[in-house]
Amino acid sequence: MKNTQYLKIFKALADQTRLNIVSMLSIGKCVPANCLKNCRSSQPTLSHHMKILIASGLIKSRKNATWVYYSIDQSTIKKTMNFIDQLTNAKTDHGNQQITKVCSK
Amino acid sequence: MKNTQYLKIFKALADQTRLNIVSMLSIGKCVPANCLKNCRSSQPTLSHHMKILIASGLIKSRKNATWVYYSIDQSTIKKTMNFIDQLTNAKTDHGNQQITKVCSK
DNA sequence: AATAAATATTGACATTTGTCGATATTATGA
DNA sequence: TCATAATATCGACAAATGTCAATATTTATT
Repeated sequence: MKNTQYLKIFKALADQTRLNIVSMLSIGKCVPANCLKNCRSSQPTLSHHMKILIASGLIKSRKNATWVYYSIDQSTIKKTMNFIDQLTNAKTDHGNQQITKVCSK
Repeated sequence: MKNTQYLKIFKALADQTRLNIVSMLSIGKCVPANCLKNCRSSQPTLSHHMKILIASGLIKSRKNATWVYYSIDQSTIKKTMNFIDQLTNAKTDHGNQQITKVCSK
């Protein structure tokens, strides 16, 4: 997975409303009756957020009649975890080397 | 760790420049001589990004003389991974329950 | 075909965010 | 103490983003 895709994923998670949506999807609480009530967003806004989440690959959609069903894409979640994990592993490999100075012009 | 802190973390990672900085910190390539050259940002911009990364808890700073040394905070990385991991675990626990409909007003 | 329901798209707007130049602050060394 | 180097802060600005009302699209039902 390319670096730009991980950027999309983090951007997708960098919004309180979308974080709520993903969280609700993960525990199955975003059922039809209370989804909008929980999200406290208008229908167009919610649709917009779903589009971003799908473009990131974090969630999948399935259409049935006039309804769209969403679910978390586990493979993307795992890839994202591995990506973050590298930041930890790399550190231990380099000991003190990772310490860095920010220098001016 | 509170939900708002994870939002800060994802916001911190939702920028290409900051993602580069974290990546450089992880492999120890952000050494004094080439840090700014790699970042391709002005000194005030870099300082601004560092402030955001520190506020998120992803990196720590240590001051020595006029220099500031940065390093990745492994505990935050691990907590973030666990947070994301919950999104996977929760799904398997609920079977098909997590499937969700987005309903209009 | 006509209506109704769920979702998507468009256009507009306000807020947030990334960026830089100029300047301030902090700490070192002559 | 004065000059210098590293970093931080300020003010301004453009671009990106979240939001909604209005409208369009899609699909099922009568």
